[in-house]
Amino acid sequence: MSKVTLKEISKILGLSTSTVSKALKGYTDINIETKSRVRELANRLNYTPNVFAQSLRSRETKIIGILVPDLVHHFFSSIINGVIQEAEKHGYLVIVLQSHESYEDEIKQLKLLVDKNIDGIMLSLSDKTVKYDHINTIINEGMPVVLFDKITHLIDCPKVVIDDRKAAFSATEHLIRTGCKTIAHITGPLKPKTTIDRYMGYKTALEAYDIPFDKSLIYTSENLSFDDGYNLTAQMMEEHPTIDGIFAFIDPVAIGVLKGLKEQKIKVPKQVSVIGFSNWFMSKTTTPSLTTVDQPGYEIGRSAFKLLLKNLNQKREGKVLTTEIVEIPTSVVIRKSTKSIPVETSAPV
Amino acid sequence: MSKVTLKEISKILGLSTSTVSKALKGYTDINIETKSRVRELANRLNYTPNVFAQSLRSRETKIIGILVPDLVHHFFSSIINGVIQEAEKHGYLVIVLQSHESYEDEIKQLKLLVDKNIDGIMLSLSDKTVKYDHINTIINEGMPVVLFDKITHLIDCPKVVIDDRKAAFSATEHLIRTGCKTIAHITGPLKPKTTIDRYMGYKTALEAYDIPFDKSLIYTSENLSFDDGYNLTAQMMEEHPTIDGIFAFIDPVAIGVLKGLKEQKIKVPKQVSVIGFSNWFMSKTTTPSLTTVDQPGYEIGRSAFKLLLKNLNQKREGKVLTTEIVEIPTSVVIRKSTKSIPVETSAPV
DNA sequence: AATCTGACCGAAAACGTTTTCGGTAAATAT
DNA sequence: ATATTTACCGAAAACGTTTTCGGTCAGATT
Repeated sequence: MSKVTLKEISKILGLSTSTVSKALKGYTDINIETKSRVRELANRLNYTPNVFAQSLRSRETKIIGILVPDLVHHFFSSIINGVIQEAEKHGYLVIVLQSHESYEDEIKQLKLLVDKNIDGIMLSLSDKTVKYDHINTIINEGMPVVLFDKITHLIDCPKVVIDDRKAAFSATEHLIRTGCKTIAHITGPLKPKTTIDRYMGYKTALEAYDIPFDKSLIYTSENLSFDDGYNLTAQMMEEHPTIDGIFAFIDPVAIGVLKGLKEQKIKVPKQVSVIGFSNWFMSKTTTPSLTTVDQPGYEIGRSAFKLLLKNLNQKREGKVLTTEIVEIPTSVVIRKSTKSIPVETSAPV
Repeated sequence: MSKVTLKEISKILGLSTSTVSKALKGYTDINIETKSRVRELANRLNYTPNVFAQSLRSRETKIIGILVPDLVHHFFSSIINGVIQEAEKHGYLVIVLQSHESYEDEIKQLKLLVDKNIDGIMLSLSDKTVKYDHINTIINEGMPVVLFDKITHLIDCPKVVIDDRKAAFSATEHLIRTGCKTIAHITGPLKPKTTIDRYMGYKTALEAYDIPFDKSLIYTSENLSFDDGYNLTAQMMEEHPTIDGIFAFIDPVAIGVLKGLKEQKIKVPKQVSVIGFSNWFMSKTTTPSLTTVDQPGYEIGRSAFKLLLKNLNQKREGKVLTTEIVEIPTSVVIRKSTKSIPVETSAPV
């Protein structure tokens, strides 16, 4: 029922608690025989140290916190999966919290974590966050923090990112190299930096292949939703009947486009190619299946924890914390919504 | 930098730590004026109690653990979302762990949680778990445990379930009432009880409507995957060309079927109706969108935490723990992969 | 015989909080 | 004047662990 303590073991064995403690921790100034006596009994009584007492002394919990905008997303749950698995390898448990894309919630949840005296925090910023005092304060108070995915360079700490711009470049490039000439881009609300980066990647790809940029080919989805993509399709095709490629900044929008095109009897990819972004689970189940950019959430999570762990150790040894930035490579997952790679195009600049 | 303690406050104010502690907690035997002096200073110094010290005394962490087979699933992440949100309302944080459908992992992760001295555990069993000693032991040692979704009645504790049988009955019934006569069922590996229940629900629905049960109409998907559904479709339609309704035990399989039927140029729902189970996110994005059974993960999570909280309180007051079972209602989400409800059928028995 | 090593163990303090049990002084009641 | 209450505060123990700093005793050295 109630847990065994060092004191109880020591009483039974006629030793002091210090001796018992040291025996269990393998101190060299304990007779090898007493050591085994202690260990044997501890084992038999199923002794596990009281973590509160340990933490009270060591000021460590072996618990870290992760705060994401929204857990119920394939991307974020993949990241958390990576974090949990990597953390477990090193004896850490993970508390999961959500900001629901709210600045106030982000502050609140962060405070909860700090007050719990956990060892470190991993954080993906909410879209609404434009001030970073709450985070810089925490860092200045000595809490190791790692930022991932939704980051800002106004916070000085380790970060894990994907290069959205580069990835969007590749996506657009894929469209170009499979023969698309008039490529529309559906972008999102301008706030998350990722959205802008994807937009920029699209733009630079056009430039690289000497395709003139036409601002009227840029459409905006406010809700990142399936419906947005669906609704925009008619408008796009009416305003620009020559469109033969569409790059949506996020998969659900692309899938909406797929449905919209189907309704208009426009063949994909024969007449119009569609490429998405994020490789949501469902994107391989559509008809045609969706070519998209894979963001390796699991790898991001693992890397983020590794960075945190590094700083956890640095802190314990009183050393200066790292602030390195790790970039996780993305890849274009080629499926059936784009044409198969053709002969040759003019090489990029 | 380093956190303020009661001792420091007491020193500044020329009081004892006990007085400071009591002042902050609103004890009545402290002068109202000293109270406000203490509170004012504590506020100004940003005092937050050291949770380790508190836990060491109170034996409470205000942390609970949740162990699911796999976090990266819409259903489970929805549940966790519900748990986290409900927990937060009551000042609890949530550690998330995964068993990856492995019995050994389940044991291991459970031990991690118990050793961390958290206040309670919420658990969805792995498919491989057939012995329950590891859980019963924990319960007997006084840890409040709540089971949800994948449960067993061999463990005596509160549980949150959906009635898979009833839900599958409704799904099959929907097919029947929209005019289907030859209804196939794709079931899964027999282990998780849910699968069997859905099978039974299918069967009883047929009986209720006087449709003969034909064992050859039962197909099995081993991997719960999109591909399984896709691959089974050809076989089903060849062996039973008269099939006009298919009830798959889980959405991805149903979506695979949708794709398989499309390839065979079979019209959905005109020739064959398809219904899934679980209301995965993508099921509303398919063409046609998938009629399915909604399992309210969020509600399951909330209810499970409420049950746990009840027992947390019971335990604190030394009372006997509840072992009630809460059933969360499901509903059929009618979309485009089944026909619209027709005139009349013979009423169920 | 006196001194010096090791080898082995324990006392005690510390981590920060909470709560019981008095204790003192002032105010009230006898 | 004495006795009793009330209001307010503090000492101390307890939660369980870790670690420093000695301390003892046997055996080895001078």
